[in-house]
Amino acid sequence: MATHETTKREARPADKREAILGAALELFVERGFYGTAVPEIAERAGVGAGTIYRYFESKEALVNVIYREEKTRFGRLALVDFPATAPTREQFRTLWMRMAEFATANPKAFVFMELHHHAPYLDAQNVALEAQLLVTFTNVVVAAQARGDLKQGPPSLLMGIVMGAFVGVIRSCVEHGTTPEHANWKLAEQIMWEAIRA
Amino acid sequence: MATHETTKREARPADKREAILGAALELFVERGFYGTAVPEIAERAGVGAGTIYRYFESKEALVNVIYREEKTRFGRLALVDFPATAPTREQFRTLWMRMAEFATANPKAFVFMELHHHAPYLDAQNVALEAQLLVTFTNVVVAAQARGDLKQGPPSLLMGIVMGAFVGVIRSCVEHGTTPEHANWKLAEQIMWEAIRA
Amino acid sequence: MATHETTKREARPADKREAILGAALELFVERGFYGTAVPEIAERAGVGAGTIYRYFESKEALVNVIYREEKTRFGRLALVDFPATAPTREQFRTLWMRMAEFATANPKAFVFMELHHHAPYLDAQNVALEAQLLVTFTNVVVAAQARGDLKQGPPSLLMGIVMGAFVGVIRSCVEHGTTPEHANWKLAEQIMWEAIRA
Amino acid sequence: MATHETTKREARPADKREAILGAALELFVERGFYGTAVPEIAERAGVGAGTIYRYFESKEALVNVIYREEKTRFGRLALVDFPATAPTREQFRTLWMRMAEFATANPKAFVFMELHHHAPYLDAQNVALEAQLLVTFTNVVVAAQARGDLKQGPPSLLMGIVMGAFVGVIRSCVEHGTTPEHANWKLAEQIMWEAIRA
DNA sequence: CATGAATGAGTATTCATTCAT
DNA sequence: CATGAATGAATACTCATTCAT
Repeated sequence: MATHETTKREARPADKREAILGAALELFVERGFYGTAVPEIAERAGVGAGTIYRYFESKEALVNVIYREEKTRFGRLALVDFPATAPTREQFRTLWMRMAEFATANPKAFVFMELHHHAPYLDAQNVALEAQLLVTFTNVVVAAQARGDLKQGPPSLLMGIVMGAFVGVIRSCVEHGTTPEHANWKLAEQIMWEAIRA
Repeated sequence: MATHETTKREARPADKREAILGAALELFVERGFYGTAVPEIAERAGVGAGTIYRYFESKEALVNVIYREEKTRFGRLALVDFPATAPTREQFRTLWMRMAEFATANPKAFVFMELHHHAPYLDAQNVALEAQLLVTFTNVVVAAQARGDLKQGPPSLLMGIVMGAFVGVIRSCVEHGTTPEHANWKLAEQIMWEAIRA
Repeated sequence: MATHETTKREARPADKREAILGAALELFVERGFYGTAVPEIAERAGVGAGTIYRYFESKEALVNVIYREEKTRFGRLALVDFPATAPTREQFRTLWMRMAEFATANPKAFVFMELHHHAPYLDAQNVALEAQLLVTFTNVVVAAQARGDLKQGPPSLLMGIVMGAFVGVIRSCVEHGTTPEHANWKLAEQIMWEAIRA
Repeated sequence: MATHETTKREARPADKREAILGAALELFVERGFYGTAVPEIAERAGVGAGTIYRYFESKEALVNVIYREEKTRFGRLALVDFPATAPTREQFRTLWMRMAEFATANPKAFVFMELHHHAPYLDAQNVALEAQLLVTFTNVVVAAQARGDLKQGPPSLLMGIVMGAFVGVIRSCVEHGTTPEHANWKLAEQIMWEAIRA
């Protein structure tokens, strides 16, 4: 790090923040929020314990930043250029496969979001973010029901079933220690489409 | 409590052990394992903090007893007199509605099991119990696939989808602050059957 | 402590609270509030660190309890049956010698009160207590001035001079490592009376 | 500071060392030694936190330098060209009013010295400096007593009373949020002379 | 020289567990 | 048996100090 060219991973300032976020994400998934000690996060991130407090106000602030960043990333990926006028079948496939793409690339981030969905330490901004995303998804479902493409019934029920099944796919892979494969995602998509189609 | 009436505040828990188990179950669901203090459990159970250690070796032992008892109760309810020779359609309905019955009657116990599925403090016996139940369910699926009644594909995938969807139903209710209704369970059952049928 | 008569110092519950208060008083005088670590207080009091929090909500609460109790004790001793109608000369002697009595018997308590007079962590109740005592003393001064017995000038100035001189007596003793003697208190009283008499 | 203008925010402190000393003096008075963080001093001084350690070995060294410099300044002002052969009345007036001058011009420095009189982190040199000044003052008192101009009694007692009263004047002003006025200093001087004169 | 990001030892406080009653 | 006061190890967080730039 003395020579002016050797840019190592550890040397760039932004990397410390990222290292902390990454280590915390992993540990929160493995042991939960209260089960993870801040010095553990520091150790896994390869920084001093005090350094965490240069980047985040508190342990709560840290978990909220992670949630916010991942949720935003997820929402953006799922909804950017959403084919609002396409047939329901295609809309469903698009959403499902985009979610699959995110979950496959960031399995821990996905599990993290699931686990912290309703944690008491989520701040108001994150609660609002969560609610907003839910509304967006629900609107898609309602519109599709109005077109007669989906089964009738409470939209929240349909949403719960589909999202639950999606999480179930990931879980079944995690329990087998494997990464979800594309083929499985496509099969699951087919299955769930037949579940909800009118 | 010194008076001869012996009418306690609590709905007559069979004994202190039950009171502790009930209080701990509730608190672990509300605040998580690490988020719950042992004296809190004692207070809600209406016993002294030290008393908990007469019935359970440690906080970890306590959470494992709860998991074991609830999982066993659930497995028994779901599988007793399982109609092994009935048509797959009926088998599925039976399993789903029995699970629904359990989850509706013991929502906290069900959520508790979901939350602690892969907790690092679950002991080996519980991990084995979990695995055994999984095998039992999987066998049912494999047999049904062999009969050509269910879609092909990894049994664990089908299982994950169905169990995930089931949890999703509960979640959608919890998020609306309602109890899952029978009608919704039946609708969901219909939906998921169409998902997995061949 | 098993026999029902051997009442030892450490055995009585109230003693722990007193031990903590005493140890904290000493340490706050020796090293200041921020310079004293809670475990140090615990060690000198002969209790576990956690025990302090069974008796006091926080380190701040502890310092406020000490201040409140000592100030109240001081105020009571100084003002009980105050000879409101006696000649000013006697009133002054009474106050001075009562204060001297308190300061001689509780030198650390007195120094403690001096040091924490305007500490930022004193709570509102203590600020009010302090103000009330000040008003009481000031009223005595004003009345004596009105009778023409004391020099004219701002009452707060007279009060400041007298109280400052009183503290100065204690300091001069503390610096010599001695306890203020009765003879010195009487001499100082005579000196300060001649200072303020009309 | 690279530009040729060199007009800084601060009232042109001779240099960074002075800025640090001034900021530290203020903060130590406001919040105490342990209550003041080194980076706070740096910020108020308008320098980097690390810079403080180029001028002072440690926080303790810093507080000792302040004490030493202020005490020396005070002693010099009070004692330079002291009228050793003048009448006691004039000697007292001279000392008192010089002290008043210092305290009025440097109220924070004066309060600082009072607060740190017996701080455990004062080094040996400062303890000696303090003792030396005390001896010097005491010699003046002893000589005056020998001339029969002051009351008999322990010199340290007389000194304590006078110095205590002096501090009391400042306190009474501080508590009223005012600066000590010249008239009050003269009145107080008169009062204290009558206190100690034979 | 000056800086401030980084550090880790140290702080107040909590909580699982014990044990005298 | 049941209790809850007492404990001290562990936690989140702060801050004096260092050192690469």
